[in-house]
Amino acid sequence: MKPIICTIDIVLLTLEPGGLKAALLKRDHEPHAGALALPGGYIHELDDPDARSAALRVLDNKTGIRSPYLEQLATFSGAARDPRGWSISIAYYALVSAEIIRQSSAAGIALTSVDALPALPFDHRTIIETAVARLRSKSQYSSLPCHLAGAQFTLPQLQRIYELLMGEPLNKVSFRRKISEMDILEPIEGGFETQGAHRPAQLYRLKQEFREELKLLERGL
Amino acid sequence: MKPIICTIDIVLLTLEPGGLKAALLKRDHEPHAGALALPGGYIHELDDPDARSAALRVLDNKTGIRSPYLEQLATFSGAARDPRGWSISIAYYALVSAEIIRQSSAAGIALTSVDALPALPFDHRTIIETAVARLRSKSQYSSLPCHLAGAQFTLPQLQRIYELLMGEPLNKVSFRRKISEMDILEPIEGGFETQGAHRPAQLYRLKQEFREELKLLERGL
DNA sequence: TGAATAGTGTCTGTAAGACAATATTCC
DNA sequence: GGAATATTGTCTTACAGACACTATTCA
Repeated sequence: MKPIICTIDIVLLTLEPGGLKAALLKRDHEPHAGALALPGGYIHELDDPDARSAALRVLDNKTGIRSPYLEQLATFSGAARDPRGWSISIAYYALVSAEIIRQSSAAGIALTSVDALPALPFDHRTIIETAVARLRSKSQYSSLPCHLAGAQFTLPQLQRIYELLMGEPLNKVSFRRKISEMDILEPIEGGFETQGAHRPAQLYRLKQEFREELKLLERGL
Repeated sequence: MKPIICTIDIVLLTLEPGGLKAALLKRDHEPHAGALALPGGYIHELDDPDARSAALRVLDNKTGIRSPYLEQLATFSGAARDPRGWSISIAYYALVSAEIIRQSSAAGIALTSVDALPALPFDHRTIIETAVARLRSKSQYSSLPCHLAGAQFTLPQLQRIYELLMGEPLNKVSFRRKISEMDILEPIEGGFETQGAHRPAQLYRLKQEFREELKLLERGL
């Protein structure tokens, strides 16, 4: 009997002025060669100690991105999703700042608005939609959105990110209270960002211990 | 090259007076034949349209349980977890009432307290701990615990379930306010349960539309 | 000085928790 | 009636959101 096809797919998300984007790449091989699709690939039994390592390898190979926030999303499987046969895709999602994408080595990254996805091969649309739903859901009560913000950022910038993900304006005082009680940020000494004729904003960075782990809030927002 | 081993494991959870229990079965085959382990099995490419169907088939075959609340947990993988080779286990968790377990056809179900797990083969301890953490986490802000409560139950019973999962006493008035605003229960006309010399409690059941889907709360508890 | 946004203090309304009163059963 | 638990009403407290005031920059 044909063995089950075991693959990894990565939903690489970033935030641009226009909104949330997913990275798509032109497929090199059949099936669907030439079509835009999620970065993905086979699990290499000899190189990959586990699926997470495979995900990091695939992401690095396809985009040159090395240490993103990366989390397992879900596993998509079945006889119907791939014409080659019964297949498993262990899907991960990665969050990076727009800056990281710009610096990435891959020339062919197509950043596509997640609200206007083109037709995609396999069940990649479902996978992206699942990732976006997960991100939006976790934005309600965790530090997850910080990973879209880059190495340093101001509180107003961070609030705009949360607002974009949650789809509603947030109260400034409440937002700052929450972020403050999460205790995930540290101010950058003497770091300020001026964006025009007004008071400059303090720059912050994620505390080391929250670069990989999330902080969850008891009560959301 | 040897193909990747593709399996399903089920964390079947139920609530007994002593606390939260996971169902373990004696393994029929090597490796670890005779040891207690999670119900699991290979994906059958010919019989199973997808992993969820495989999970339902495995659970039914091993325990006779047919339509539990079932949700994908995570996928565990790697070269090291199974002596036979590089393996994938797509893990699901199922929640059923103690009554369902009692009625199940399988004779050999060992209900083991999740707080005192024995040594287990593979990474089954990790899988169970992940499932329990997921259940406890989702108990904070969803209708998930209702699936441990059986076909009909009183509000005091449901509150005790939530309290057991969350590990803290809950305010009665708040709990009822929350459950009421979730709007997931319907009273059973004329259904009351008396448990002694006191006022009997109204019996409720989950509304049909929440038997498979969860209801999430904006603000937890 | 005025415009613009950052950051903070304070008030108010809402919602969660404490307390307690009432309801219903069995003995 | 008394004990026990269910159910509901109400008060208090804590927290989220509204509002507004101060801070700092550039033109």
